[in-house]
Amino acid sequence: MLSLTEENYLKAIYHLSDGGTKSVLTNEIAESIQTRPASVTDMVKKLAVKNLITYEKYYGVKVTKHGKSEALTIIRKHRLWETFLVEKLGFDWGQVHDVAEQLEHIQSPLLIEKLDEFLGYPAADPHGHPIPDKHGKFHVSRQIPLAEATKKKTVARAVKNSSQSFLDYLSKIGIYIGATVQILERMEFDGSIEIMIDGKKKVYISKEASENILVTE
Amino acid sequence: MLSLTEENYLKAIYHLSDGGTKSVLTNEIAESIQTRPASVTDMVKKLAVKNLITYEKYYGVKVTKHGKSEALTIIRKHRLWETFLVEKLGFDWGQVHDVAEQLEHIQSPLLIEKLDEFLGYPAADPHGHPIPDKHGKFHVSRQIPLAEATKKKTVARAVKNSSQSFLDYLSKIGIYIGATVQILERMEFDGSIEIMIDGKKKVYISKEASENILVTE
DNA sequence: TATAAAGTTTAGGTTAACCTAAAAAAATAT
DNA sequence: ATATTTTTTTAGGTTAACCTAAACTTTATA
Repeated sequence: MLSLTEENYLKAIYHLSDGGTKSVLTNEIAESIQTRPASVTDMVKKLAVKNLITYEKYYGVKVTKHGKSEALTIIRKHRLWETFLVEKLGFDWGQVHDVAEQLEHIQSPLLIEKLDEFLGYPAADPHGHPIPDKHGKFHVSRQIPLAEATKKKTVARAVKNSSQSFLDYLSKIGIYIGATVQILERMEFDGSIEIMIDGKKKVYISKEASENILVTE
Repeated sequence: MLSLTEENYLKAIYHLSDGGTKSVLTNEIAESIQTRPASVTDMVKKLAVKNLITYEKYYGVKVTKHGKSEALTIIRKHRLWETFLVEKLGFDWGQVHDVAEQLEHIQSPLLIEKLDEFLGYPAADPHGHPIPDKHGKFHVSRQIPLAEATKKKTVARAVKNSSQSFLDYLSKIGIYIGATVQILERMEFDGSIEIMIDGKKKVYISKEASENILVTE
């Protein structure tokens, strides 16, 4: 588990690297988190040992896959909390940042999932910044019926038909908003599909059902 | 401002002292926060310098007025967050403690006031522990029948008549334990009243019903 | 390409919060 | 009242995260 300080460094590095694309220099980090370059060097070594970044002396750091995923979790938490503060508690826009900066470090995966649900799975925070889902994915892509999806992993985002009976059916088979859904096989004769839910449960669903579940990549 | 650790010590001492009435020994503190007596001695000196407790070598500590007020703020935050987790996010009672333990250290007076408002100024958390108000006062105020309340906002606390039919009736019109209930108008001719529930729903209820709903201010 | 400037790292020090082991004080038992 | 046990404190050490100052690399300039 990461310390509060490690989380702050990682988040800063992730942002400075434009989402993990560029490498980031010591002085940039020092300035962005208001600390001294010597302190950055210390911390950067620690993060490299933990495999969150790669560090090449004098040439800066890059975030690893693992580091990116950790950074996205922190960003997700930050943006969900900002959304909560504005939408539920009636904070003004300008007041939320410092508080969200604290709240983003609360350690409880359950809390974040519940908060996400409570907020209705928002795609963006009050500033319009996209909120990564629990798998670290941004949802820029528009929603399509599961029936039209490829065999790549998708995430259930909404339902077309929101009748109680359909929702009951979905919860019975284990699909919920936010679940990972991957098509395994399509049946020629009736258009039904076999899917994998959250990487662990296989079920068959009818063509009709698959047309009423909206997913994003 | 207090560090996270100082807050935890202070809260533990406050609880062990039964709300500031008894003095507390080093070993009790050490056990309650799972640390070593030597560490407690260190911290206790620090807290004494900050005037949160008085410390007499070998004879334990007492919380000062200032310390009590700080402790109550932390307890207030803890209980408000627990209430939030259960009532709004649907946590089970047993799941909330560890998370609230983290959330209680978030520094933002505004956040706590807004949260309190959002929750409808609860007098007790889901365990029934009283929540101090922002001045550190507990509201022991006794329950009175809604029929006898003023036009100030009140909170439904209990029912006199707990027949199934009455409970069904209450849930049908939107009253539940913890709901904010405010009398808008009293009808002279039959004693029925118009009330506002949770600040958004207006309904009329009979005199008899209003005599069976117990509220606190 | 040598030299200066800018950026980075290393070396060594500080503070908060912990620890262990030994010393000291208080409480208890003989 | 003295000896033993329990409790508490002191002394000194560790770790994470910071710092300054000096040394070293890389980059820019003459």
